[in-house]
Amino acid sequence: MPTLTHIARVAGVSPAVVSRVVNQDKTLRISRETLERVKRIVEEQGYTPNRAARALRSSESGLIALMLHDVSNPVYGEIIRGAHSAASAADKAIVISDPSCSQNAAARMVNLIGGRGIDGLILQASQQSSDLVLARAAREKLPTVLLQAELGRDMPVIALPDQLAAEMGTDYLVKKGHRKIACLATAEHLSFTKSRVAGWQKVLRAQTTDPVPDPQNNPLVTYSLPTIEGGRRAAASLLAQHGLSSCVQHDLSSRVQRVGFSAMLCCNVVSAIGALDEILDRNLRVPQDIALVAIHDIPLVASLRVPLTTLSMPLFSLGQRAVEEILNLSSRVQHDPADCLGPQIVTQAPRLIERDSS
Amino acid sequence: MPTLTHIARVAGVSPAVVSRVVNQDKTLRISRETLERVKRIVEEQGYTPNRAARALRSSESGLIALMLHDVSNPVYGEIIRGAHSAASAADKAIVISDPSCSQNAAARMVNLIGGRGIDGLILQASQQSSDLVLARAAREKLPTVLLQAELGRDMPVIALPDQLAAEMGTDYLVKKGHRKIACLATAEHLSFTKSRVAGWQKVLRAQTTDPVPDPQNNPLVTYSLPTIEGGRRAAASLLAQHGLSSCVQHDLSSRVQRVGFSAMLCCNVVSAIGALDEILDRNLRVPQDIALVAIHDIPLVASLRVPLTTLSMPLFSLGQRAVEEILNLSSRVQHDPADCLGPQIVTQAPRLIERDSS
DNA sequence: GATGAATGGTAAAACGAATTACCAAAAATT
DNA sequence: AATTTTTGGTAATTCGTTTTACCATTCATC
Repeated sequence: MPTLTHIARVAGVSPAVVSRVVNQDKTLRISRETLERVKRIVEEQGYTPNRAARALRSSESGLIALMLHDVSNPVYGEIIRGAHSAASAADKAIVISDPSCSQNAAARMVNLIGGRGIDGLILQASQQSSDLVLARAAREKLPTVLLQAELGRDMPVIALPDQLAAEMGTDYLVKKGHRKIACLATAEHLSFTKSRVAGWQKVLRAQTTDPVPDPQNNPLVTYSLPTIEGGRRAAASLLAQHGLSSCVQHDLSSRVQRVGFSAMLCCNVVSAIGALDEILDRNLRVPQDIALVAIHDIPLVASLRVPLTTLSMPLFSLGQRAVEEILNLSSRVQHDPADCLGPQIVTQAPRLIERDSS
Repeated sequence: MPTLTHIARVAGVSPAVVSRVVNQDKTLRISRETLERVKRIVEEQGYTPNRAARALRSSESGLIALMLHDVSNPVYGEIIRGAHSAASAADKAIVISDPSCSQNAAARMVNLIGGRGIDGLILQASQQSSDLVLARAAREKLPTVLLQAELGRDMPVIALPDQLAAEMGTDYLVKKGHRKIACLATAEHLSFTKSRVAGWQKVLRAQTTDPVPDPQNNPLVTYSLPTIEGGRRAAASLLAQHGLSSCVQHDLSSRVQRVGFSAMLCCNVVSAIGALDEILDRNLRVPQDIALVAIHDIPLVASLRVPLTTLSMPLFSLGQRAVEEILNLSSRVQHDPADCLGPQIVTQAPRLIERDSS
């Protein structure tokens, strides 16, 4: 376990020289031979600076925390990959945290922040306990980026082009001839849900002369968890509200008349899978009776009973950009308040992937 | 940003007292009133020990590295959850690394290890570059656990009951009346693939009097990547080798005669999805023409064209056990070589989840 | 009144690197 | 020859904890 001092002794120089050589200090004037000798010995001994000592001295840990709702969700998995990729490029590591698989995850994150164990925090905000984390981060002036979060907080937010995705999906369905389009949304209080519902509503308003009711009590919107079961229940609820009993006879004409909508925009691909299950299980046909478009793309959807048409979102970029923004904030000596307001939308547009469900 | 010294000054005691109070040093004799005062001030000021300083002094970072092939794979995601859960319980954090989304991930891990930035390493070994990482870990005597790895290395290995899962799956198919059962395996050189193939072979040998050829050149075994596309190609190859052209007429009797097997054990659920696609696209029926059983369970498989029968593996436990083993190794002052030999199999048995594909 | 033990702490040395300020000696300039 | 500048470095402080060894008092005991 060689240390700076050890290397210095072997090389016959002072520790300061070794440190400055390793850190490539440009202000260090040194003879070429000494430089080569130090470099060689560092190499020979396989010297690696001790991270704790370096962190203590420079107050930089080289770590960025990434706190997600569910790290095993393949949709969010892409965020991890993006973050990891950008972090690696900047010689940082990612430490993950997931409140869903450990009750004290939030408390531990507060400790990590308080002990300055991380250089930045990327947080997918949720109601539960993330307030404590955010409060501590603010207190410690820790560079923090919120993912797909509510606005109004005094922190940088990186979002996806949520409204655009919803608009593209709805617009696509309208162009396919659909006039009554339901919206299967995710958790109501989350900002990105609002954006997607807004996008759906905007397109509908432009296309139809019928008055579109508020999303608040619009019978064409349902909110559910982004799970298969949640999607299934939400679809069941929509179908029931629009005159379909749970057991439909296979009579096409009556069926089509009784369903109050002919297409559905699913705000999350996982709930879309549940919705598809529910619809097919009721002997309705996709896309003939009900067409489906889902936001987010995962390879698996091509193998479903009806391959889903999706809007692929730049999740990898989201993770990358979040890390880049953390690095950006860290390098700024004084945090410019102007940077902390309003979402920074990942500019890359969603990509429509057309499959059989529409 | 309060420090130990700062708290000590406010409380009118020496830093040593504060440190020993915070760390609950039992050998510290102190008056009740001083104890209360120190505790109160620590609380009031929201003091959290600086992690870097603590790490430097105690040479423990509180971090465990988890290096996986693909963090966004839902199968591996469960490993992350398990690891995170066990780590949180022991007040440790998980830092992830994924060579598949950053070329220099291995190099960065070597640095992390060399700088003693982590207290332990959990590695899903692969051929590529993980040797460098392992070499450095060994050199630094870093507690290391290999996940589902080749044996023979002088390191603790935690595996899954791979052979048992394959046996259960094959046995189940045999009991369903199948006699010719193909095996769709994953990367050939990996230890867990060998275990699964061995399990499959063992059951077949017990059930049939026909000589079962070596897996090396057994026409009933195919190796492929654990991806949808890999599974698709592997299935295509198996079908082709057994007399099926890529475009089969819908003639049941000839079809059944010409296919050399009536069931398939898929060693990975993701490749099973590809295999299912390929089989169905050739107008073969599942399970009537070919039955399918896959190892690993993810919720999505219930929504496929034919819901897959799977063997659910205790991946969460795998992650948990790996972390526990790291903690175990860390607490042992002298590494007992006896612990480092042979795999420690996660004892929890696979669970057969019967769906429509068999 | 001397001795020993308990009480309630403290002093100081690590841990390993980074950084600022400084300094000899040699070389160049005046 | 005297001064300045450059070359090639070094000394010493600091970061915030942990930990070992030690020490004044006070109290009880003989």
